[in-house]
Amino acid sequence: MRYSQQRETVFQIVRNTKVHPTAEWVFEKAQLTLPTISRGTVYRNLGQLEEKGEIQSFAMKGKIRYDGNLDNHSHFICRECDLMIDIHPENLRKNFSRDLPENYTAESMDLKITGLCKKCKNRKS
Amino acid sequence: MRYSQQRETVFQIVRNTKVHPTAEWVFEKAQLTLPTISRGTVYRNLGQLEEKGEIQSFAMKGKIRYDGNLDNHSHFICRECDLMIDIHPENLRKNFSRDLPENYTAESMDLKITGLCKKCKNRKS
DNA sequence: ATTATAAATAGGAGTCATTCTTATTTATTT
DNA sequence: AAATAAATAAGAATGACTCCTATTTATAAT
Repeated sequence: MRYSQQRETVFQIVRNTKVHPTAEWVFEKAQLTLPTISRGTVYRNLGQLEEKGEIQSFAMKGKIRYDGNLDNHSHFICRECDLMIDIHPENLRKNFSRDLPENYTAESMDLKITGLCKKCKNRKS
Repeated sequence: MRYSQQRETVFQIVRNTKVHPTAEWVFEKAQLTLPTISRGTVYRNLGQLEEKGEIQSFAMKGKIRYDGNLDNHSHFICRECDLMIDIHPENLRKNFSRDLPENYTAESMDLKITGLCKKCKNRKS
């Protein structure tokens, strides 16, 4: 993979924010330093960076969110304003609500486990 | 809310499958009994049924998935074929992988907690 | 039972996030 | 400095979903 200023910019933007941004948010930030950058470039580079394992992504309310924090962690999401904050795994082992920051209320939770099912595992061997 | 054959059909389809279907899947099933049903009707009724609390939904890989099982439960998702199976909460309290069905491998997990953040909670009172 | 009504529908246009296409630019190699 | 292949900019295409409107239909009122 060849160096490009665009990819480096996109990477730094995702690495240096805690907002779990959408592609559009990254695009707008990138335009501040590279006024002619295009959406396609942002989308392509976000995809490539994820493939290389340098950033992570997940879906929320029909949009993809990116995350430059590669440590294993989960998220608290406010259902009104979409604020997301990181929850560190050691806290999850204890009571859920008790370990959210002061004054955050957990109303529902869903653990998403990803891996391989029996059929796909056998297909591999 | 007035009765309609379309809404009843959509509801029965979601209730009687374990595949965690997309709206398109429900639309195709519905067409088998109601050939002139439109996508808009399926989307609208899925939304209304969710609002009434008769079905649930969540996002996966940029698509909304519906679930007729209202019991609190989580999901195992195969990253290759998108197979989803229900994981019952009593099993989650124990070791994660040990309580997946025989031969399913958990590679990563993300707990999504939804609720209210401090700011939105204060805005309410 | 007929009529009046408002809710629900079918069909299709519109929207928005994302992907794809192509001519051009640019990092790297020769 | 020229050759190359990767990356880009710009915008068209796609696909999931939402919105619009004329028509149909479940239910209420007569």
